[in-house]
This record gives sequence, C-alpha cells and structure tokens, in this order.
Amino acid sequence: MTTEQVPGRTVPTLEAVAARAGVSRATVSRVVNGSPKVTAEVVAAVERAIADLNYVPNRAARSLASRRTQVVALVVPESTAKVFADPFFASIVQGVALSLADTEYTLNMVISSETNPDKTRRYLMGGNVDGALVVSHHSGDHSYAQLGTSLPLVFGGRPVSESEHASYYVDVDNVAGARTATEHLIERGRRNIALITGPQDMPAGLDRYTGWKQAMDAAGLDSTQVAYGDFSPASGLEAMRRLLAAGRPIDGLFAANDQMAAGAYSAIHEAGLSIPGDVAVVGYDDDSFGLMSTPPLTTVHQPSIGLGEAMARILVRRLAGEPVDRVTLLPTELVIRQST
Amino acid sequence: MTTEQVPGRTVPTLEAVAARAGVSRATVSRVVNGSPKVTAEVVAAVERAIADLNYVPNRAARSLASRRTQVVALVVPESTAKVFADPFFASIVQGVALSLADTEYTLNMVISSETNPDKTRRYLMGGNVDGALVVSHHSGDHSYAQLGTSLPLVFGGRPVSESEHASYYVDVDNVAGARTATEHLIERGRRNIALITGPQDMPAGLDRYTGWKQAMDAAGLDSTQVAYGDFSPASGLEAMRRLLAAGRPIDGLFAANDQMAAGAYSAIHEAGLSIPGDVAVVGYDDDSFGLMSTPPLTTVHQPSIGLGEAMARILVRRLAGEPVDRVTLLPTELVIRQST
DNA sequence: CTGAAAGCGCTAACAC
DNA sequence: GTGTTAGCGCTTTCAG
Repeated sequence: MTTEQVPGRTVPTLEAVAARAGVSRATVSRVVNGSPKVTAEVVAAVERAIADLNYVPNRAARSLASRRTQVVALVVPESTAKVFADPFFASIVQGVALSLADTEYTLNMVISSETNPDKTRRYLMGGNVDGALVVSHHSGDHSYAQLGTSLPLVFGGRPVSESEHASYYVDVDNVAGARTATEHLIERGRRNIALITGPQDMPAGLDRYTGWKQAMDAAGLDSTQVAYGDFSPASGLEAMRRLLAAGRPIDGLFAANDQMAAGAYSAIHEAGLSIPGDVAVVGYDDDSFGLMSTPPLTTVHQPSIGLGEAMARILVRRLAGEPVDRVTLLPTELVIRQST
Repeated sequence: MTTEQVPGRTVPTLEAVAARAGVSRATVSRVVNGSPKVTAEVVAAVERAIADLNYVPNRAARSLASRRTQVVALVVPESTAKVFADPFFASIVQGVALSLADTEYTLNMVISSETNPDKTRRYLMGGNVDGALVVSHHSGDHSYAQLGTSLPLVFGGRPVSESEHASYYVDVDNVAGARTATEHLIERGRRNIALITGPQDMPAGLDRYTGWKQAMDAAGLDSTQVAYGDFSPASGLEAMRRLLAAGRPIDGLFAANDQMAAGAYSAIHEAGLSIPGDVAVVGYDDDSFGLMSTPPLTTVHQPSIGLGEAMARILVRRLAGEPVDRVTLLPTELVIRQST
C-alpha cells in the first residue's frame, strides 16, 4: 500500500554532531538529554555543532533505545467525534494541544471506532504511546479504565460510577456550577424554580441535578418541579411544556444545558410568558445557543480549554513520576446576561 | 524532566512470534507486512502465533528500520487554534481523523507557535513524519509551502497567491458557492443585490466576491453595491449600515459568511426593513449563527468534514506514490431557509 | 566526566 | 519461499 516514500534522511545524525564537536556519540546524547555531568565547555562545543549542522534527534531511534515514545494519545470515541463540532469538545482538544506544545510530548489523535474498539486498545497497549487522554463527552464512559492499570491514563469527565477502577480524571465542578446558577435565581427573588436536567445516568445530568437540589434545599424551597431531557433543544421544549402543563407556578428555570434552555424558551413563549419577566432562565455550558437566543441567556461557563490543559498537564506529571491527585475539579463561572 | 516512565514492554517481540511459529524473524516480518511470497501454511502458522501471543509490532523499531514513520502531522497555526471553537475547523480535524483511521497512518496534531515557527519546521523536517496537512483557515497562509519540496504536504484552503510554490491543496469551491447563492437571489426576483464580503487579501473574501460578481454580470445586474467586513458579526452590521445609508435600493443581500449576515440582520431591522420581505439575505458557511437567527438564514453549506477527509486521502495517495491533482475543489450546497 | 560497546525491535538486501 | 546478516540512530551500562 505505501511505498516509494523514503525521504532519505536530510538531517544529520548524532554521529555527525559528535565528529564535528570532537566528542563521542555518548557525550552528544548526554548533552541533548541535558545530563548534568558534562563540562560546560563540552556542552558549548556540542551545542554549537548541533546548531551548525541543524541537527534534530530522530524520534524513532530515541524511542527504540530509551523504550519511551514521548507520545501521548488523545482518544476520542467515534460517537463523540460525530459531535466534534461541539465547541466544548473542540476546546478540550485545543487545550490539550497547547499544553503539550510546551513539553517533549507529541499529541496523537486517535478516533476509537466503536465497532472495533480492540484496534485502539491494541494500539495503546502496543507500546506506541507513553500515556493517553480519554474524553468521552457527557457519557462518562470509562470503558478504557481497565487499561489504566498498565498505561497511565487521564480521563476528561468523571466516570459514571465513581468506584470504577479509580481512574484519574479532571472534570468541571458540575455540582458547584449548578448550585451557583440556582442561587443566582434565588437571589433574583425567584422562589418557584423548576429544573430541566439530563439523563440521570450521565454525570452531567446527575451532578447538575444535585447542585440545583442543594441550592433549593439550602434555601428551603420546594425541589419537586423537575423534568428530564436529553440535552437537545427539542427535549428542552418538551420538558418545559410538561412543566408548564402541570399548572404549578414557575418563576425560574435552571436548564442543565443551553440547548435545552433554548428549547424551553420556545415553550415559555408559546405559553405567553416573558423572559425574564415571568420566568427567569439560567442555562449551562455557555455555548452559542445561549449567546444567540433572545434574550441572551444567563449561563454557567465552563473552562473547556482549561479542562484540556489540565488533562495534559496531569498526564505529563504522572509520566514524570510526580504524585498527582486522582480527581481534579475545575471551577465554573456564572455569566449573567439578560434572561435573569 | 521525564523520568521513571519505562512501561517495560508488555507485548511479545517479533522474535518470540518467530520462535513460536518455528520460522525466522524475517518471515514473520513478511507476514506482518503482507508480503505475497510466503506459503499459505506458513502465513497461517505465523498468524496463529501472533494471535496466541497477542503480538503488536513496535512502531519505533519498524520506523527506524524502514525509515518511514507512518505518521502524518496536522499542523494548526496557533492563531487558528485560538478560533478552534470554529466548527468549520473542528470538522476538518474530524474528517482528517476519520479518514486516517482506515489507514496505517497515525495522526499527529501540531500547534505551530507563531512566535517560534522554527520549532514546528524542525519537527516536520526532523524525520518525525511522512507527510503533513496544513490548515490555515481563512487566511490562505502557505508559509510552510517551502517545506513542500522536501516533505509531502497538503494544504486546506487555497494559497493567497496561486503561484506560490505550486502547493497541493483542497478547498471548497468558493466561487461556485457564491455564484449559486447569488443566482438563487436572482431567481427569487431580486435585482438590487448588495454584497458584504471579507478582506480581499483572504481567498474566502476574494473568491466569494468573484462568484457574486459572476452571477450579477451574467444576469446583467449592477454589481457596484459592495461593502467589506472582516467576517465578524459587528463588521457585518457596520457594512450593512453603510450600504443602506448610501440610499440606493437594495432588495437582496449576499453576505460572505453567516456571522456577517447575522450582523446585517440587525442593520436591516433597525432600518425598519423586513427579511425577506424587503431584503432577501443569503449567507455562507452554514454555521449556528445562520441557523439560530430569525428568520433562519438561507446559506451555503460547505462540506467541512469532507474537506478534512479529502486532505487526508490526498496526502495518503501521495505517500503511496499515486498521482493526484494539485488542486481539489469540493462542491458546496445551497441550504434554503426562510430568509429568501 | 567521557568513551566504548552493546543492544532497543524491526526491515531489507542478499544468499540459499 | 525462507533464513542470514546487517544495520536504522540513539541511549545506556560499564570502564577508565
């Protein structure tokens, strides 16, 4: 299949550098790897030779000899890739890439086919990478967790079941974010605050429910007006209709994501109610749905780039043998716009 | 910096497979690489051994020996990465990743720092990759083109100046897309069609102007109502205000992207005009701005995932030594919604 | 502190 | 067809 392609090493080898600097290859290797026990003069000579020759170490050779690849994989389940346009996910990739750019590590994007997950597993276990980052979006799927015992792994998003293989993961503090959002509604004087959340088998759906309930309970408010959606605008529309149809007073709404909030807007409007006059609304995610809706949606902003950066940073630390916490929770920020 | 991490090869070596299958290492290598001249029986024996041992070839060793890396880089200028949330770009990445998943190649994401572009150049030229894909979004920046002489490169987006190093690139057919958009406006009976386009030093801005002009000229319509923006909503708002302030009749508008169209909506509304009643509007990009505006925007959809797929496919073909066209133009599709 | 020597796991002529 | 023999370019004991 692939032939013809033999670039024919255009860069000089370590050997050439050694010759030019008048030292052994071992010494050049030491300099390149920053070994402390090399005379300053020798270091200078070698570095000059490296610069003169424009030498670049060969990754494959280095990897083969050191039994380290200097590669970390970013594993993206195919289903997540489908929603790649999801800006939240795109930002994570960006954060990972930026964070890794400052290290010796190289980023390998792997789309793991759901029909053939073994291909990815074999790739990861085949000594091709030093570690891996696994993102699974809202699903909390940690099916790769078992690999964690033999390969350093860091997950994006907490696992559905906490006990699951005791993975390392970084996530946004969904509970706190939802609590803050709800408290904001309460501060605005709302008392009958409904919730539209996501499936309770997804961490995001569950945690945002928890945060809302914490705030409601703390304020001594009734926390029974709850409807469930699937994070889509359509489901938000339906959920709000059900809430409204129940006939109980509602002057505030917290939706577990902006898309469902956008759907809820429609239901609120079709019921002849105004936002925020009759119903104040807070969303979650701070995506374009919230930004472009009328009125602009007050929502919870998540540090998506920061999430990616944190994932990468934590993996690199683990690879360096430094101790790191298994769980890293990133703070959210309430963005107040005109819907509250 | 990075120590401690020595996974300690958990997978068996080719040697082990050879021993188990009772053949030489060379033969195992042949089987693994699908050489045609190996007895069916031997192939079977080797494959069984491979399966039994759960053998996975070591990439570094293979790469070192074959002088081929089986890696292709996806180079993203840092400035583009900033707008990573740009769904168009995210889709390209997705397309590339998906397309590469079916090949022997692995995807290396490289964020090229603009402050230190040499780092990326050295990485690319250091024999770390077999080829590279370079995306530069709307800018048409082909500053890596020079590398194309020594490393197979495929660009996303056409270069600003066509002659520039005669790069290989794939792009969306902006001219045709803009022409179709404008023709649609004409078919709807509009005659005074204005244009808001982007900077003329960006291919996207220039080509969309060209397509609009072609359609206008072909229909014998006046093509002088033109304003320029920078692809942002704010610039679209300003541009439309200027157009309207000029006092000449306008019953149609083609905006070179949806974001500027969204801005133009505001200007049209503030002038007390209706869409599409008074002014029919067509955008370009088919992003969420157009989808969420009121009324939903008729726009030109670009095959963004297809663009990424095409880039990867073309690079892989080049690496395989197959002849491929330097230029690949992907067709666009007009999405008719309620603004026309 | 520096050099010599022995591989890392695999591929690619070259023989047989 | 299959085995033998050299390395690919680098790191890493082990001497000195």
